[in-house]
Amino acid sequence: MKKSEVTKQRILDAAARMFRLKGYAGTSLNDIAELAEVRAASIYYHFESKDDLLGTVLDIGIDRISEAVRSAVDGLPDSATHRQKVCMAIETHLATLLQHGDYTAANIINFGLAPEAIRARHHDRREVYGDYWRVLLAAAREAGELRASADLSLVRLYIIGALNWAEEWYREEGKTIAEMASECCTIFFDGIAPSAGQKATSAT
Amino acid sequence: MKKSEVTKQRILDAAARMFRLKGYAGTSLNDIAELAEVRAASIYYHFESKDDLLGTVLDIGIDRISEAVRSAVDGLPDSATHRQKVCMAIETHLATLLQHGDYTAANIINFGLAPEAIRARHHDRREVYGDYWRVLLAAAREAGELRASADLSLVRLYIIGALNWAEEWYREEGKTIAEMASECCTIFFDGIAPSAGQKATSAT
Amino acid sequence: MKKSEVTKQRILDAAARMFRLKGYAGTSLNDIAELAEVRAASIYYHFESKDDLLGTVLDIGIDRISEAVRSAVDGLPDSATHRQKVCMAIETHLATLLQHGDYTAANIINFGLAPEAIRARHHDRREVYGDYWRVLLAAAREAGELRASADLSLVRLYIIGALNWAEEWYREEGKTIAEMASECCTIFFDGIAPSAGQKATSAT
Amino acid sequence: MKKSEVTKQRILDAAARMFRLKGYAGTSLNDIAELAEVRAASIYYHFESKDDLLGTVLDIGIDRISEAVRSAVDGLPDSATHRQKVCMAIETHLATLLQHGDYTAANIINFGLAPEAIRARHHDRREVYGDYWRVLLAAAREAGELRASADLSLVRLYIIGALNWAEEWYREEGKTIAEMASECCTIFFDGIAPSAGQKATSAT
DNA sequence: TATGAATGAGAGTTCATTCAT
DNA sequence: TATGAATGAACTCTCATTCAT
Repeated sequence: MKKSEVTKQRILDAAARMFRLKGYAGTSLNDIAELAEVRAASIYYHFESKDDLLGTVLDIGIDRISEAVRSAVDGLPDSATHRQKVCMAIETHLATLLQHGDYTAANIINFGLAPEAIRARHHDRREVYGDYWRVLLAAAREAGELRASADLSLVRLYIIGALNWAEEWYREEGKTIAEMASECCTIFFDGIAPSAGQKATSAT
Repeated sequence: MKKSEVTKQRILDAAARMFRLKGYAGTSLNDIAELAEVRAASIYYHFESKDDLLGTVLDIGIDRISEAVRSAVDGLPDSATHRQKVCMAIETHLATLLQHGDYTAANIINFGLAPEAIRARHHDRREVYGDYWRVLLAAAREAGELRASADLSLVRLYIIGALNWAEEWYREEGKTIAEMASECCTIFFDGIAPSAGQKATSAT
Repeated sequence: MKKSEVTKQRILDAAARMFRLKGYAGTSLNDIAELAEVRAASIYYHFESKDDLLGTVLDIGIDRISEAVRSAVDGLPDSATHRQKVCMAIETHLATLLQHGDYTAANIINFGLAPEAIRARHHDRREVYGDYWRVLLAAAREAGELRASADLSLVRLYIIGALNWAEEWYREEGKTIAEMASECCTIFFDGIAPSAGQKATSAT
Repeated sequence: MKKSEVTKQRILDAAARMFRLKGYAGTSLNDIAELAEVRAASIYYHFESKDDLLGTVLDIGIDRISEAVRSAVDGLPDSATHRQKVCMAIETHLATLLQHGDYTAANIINFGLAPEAIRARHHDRREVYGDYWRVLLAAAREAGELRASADLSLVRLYIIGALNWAEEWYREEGKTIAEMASECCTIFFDGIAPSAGQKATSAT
């Protein structure tokens, strides 16, 4: 029973990686089997179908990032500001996506093109993660740490979009993930326009 | 000769739409042929291969958004500020992507998973569009309209990411594209933190 | 009308060469069209079908070798022996096949695998050439220049086979065609066993 | 494991027969599948490609005739003359080709037109069989059983050609293979010219 | 006289899936 | 628990052929 679990895990890991690298439609069960060092037929002992595999990978992808973000934010001291919380969420989302994040990356890449049945099955989990961000941002606004006029839905979607896109361009040689996350926070919270102080200075 | 061009265009349009909806690997030539109202074999009279079709769609996708953004920005009066220029670029990018934007959307969705040969062929065009944004932002900073400390590469990538992600969530029922673009500008330029004035007020 | 003939000839030449190089089934009309510098559709102005092309090439192949052999033998002086005639036939058959012999070579290579309809249409011409050899050999025997016990049918088939196989192995670097033909005559007429004289000598 | 081998053999036999009858390019995998009583897709469980199938058939074709000839010659008593050995080789080559010789016949028919990759892969095996004949003839000459002046390369090629061509014309109704082989030996060793004795006689 | 445009049929090949073992 | 063997369906692509021009 233990052995079975190990094999299943290997197949799942292989699937996540291949789905990330070549996309769902572009990945064959043989690709996965090869990487997992089993025969393609064996996959059917552990999973019902290729769709099922995708569904499972997508679920894990969201669960993983969701839990990571949640526990990172929860780990902050009570004295943390809401901005600190949001920034921690940003950093953790980014880190989870870019480091050993086959499941999460596979999720982001493949959700949009997944077969309808899989999307439906997976939809709720996605909502839950979205809700977590909604609450996070709403609390920040309530505490006066966010501009009252901000459309929180758009804020959330733009932040998530900015972060998810990193999967497309991130290369390890440049800035660290922490630096990129920090810069992201500054941009989203303070904007890229010169600050009042700066403006004054440069105007002088 | 005119007839041929019309058919070729129909095939290309169909390919762009299908690649957007189902992804490159998930789209069969029959899907495209059906939508274009030709037989699958006829596609080969106009294109060398499915790969060739993808390459052409990707190229057009970038060309289209690139030209749209460029001419929109160029259309601004000389008196326009750099912020207005960037905001115009944001709005046009978003509008091109979300309205009749099969080519552009197909580009965004499929570039990451495209066969290596096609990516290579397409790479330069992408760079050119990226360069346009680089120049746009650099000019803004030089004019003192952007915080000197901002990492322009990251700013660019976060903005583009935020916009491209809209393809995933945009539904026509909500805010207009112009409103979404305007909000995006405000967020990126002024940030979501309460402004000095607001802060003072709420602090009082 | 002259121009048409020229084009038709170009197509035919191209067909003969391609059928020789890649075989009938392995040659596409496009291969032929390309070599003939026309479009594939144009072939149908001059020929009814690919089969028709093959039939024509096969016919010409036999006609060409048949006429060449015939006129070479006829060109011999009246004083020529039958052995000289057969040898001339051998040399001419070999030369026709190996030099600019696309039609003849195409014939040899493709007759065996040609569609039944084409074989039937072509069959008689082949027989005529075979008959020429039959007569040639029969006359030789009648004149006492061939062993009476020889099975002329087998002799003919073995000679033709030996010569036709040259298409498979002949390379220009080695012996000349004339030398190869001469050796062939010696082998078939005198055999490879040591002659009486030689034998005697070596026995001594 | 046994079952697989049986199926593979059936596919191979079917391929050899079809390649012999219709040539490589003229044979479809469906033709082979039908004859082998499997589905076309199943062929790919046992072989990598149609090319692979051809390569295997060609290899077997040479191996089969090579082994047959070798063991037939080796089976002769020590007292056998070289002429007897060569004649045994001739008879065995002919018999292998004409009786149940799908593999060997397929080899002869298709080698010349096979895809370059397959020819390259197969080339060495062919050489080995050619070498066997080279040695056989060289030994005969050394022993004084062959005219010293004979070009052994040409002798070999003419003999092989004469025999291989039999595939094109042989019909079961005529002479037996043994008779045909015997006649072939006589022709090649003693020639078709009247012998000295005969000549004298007939001249009288 | 020749071809641009299109296509039906069929090619080789891949792939998700099944099932007996 | 895993796989060898097989296959139906579908895929990309090629090809001989047609027909209006």
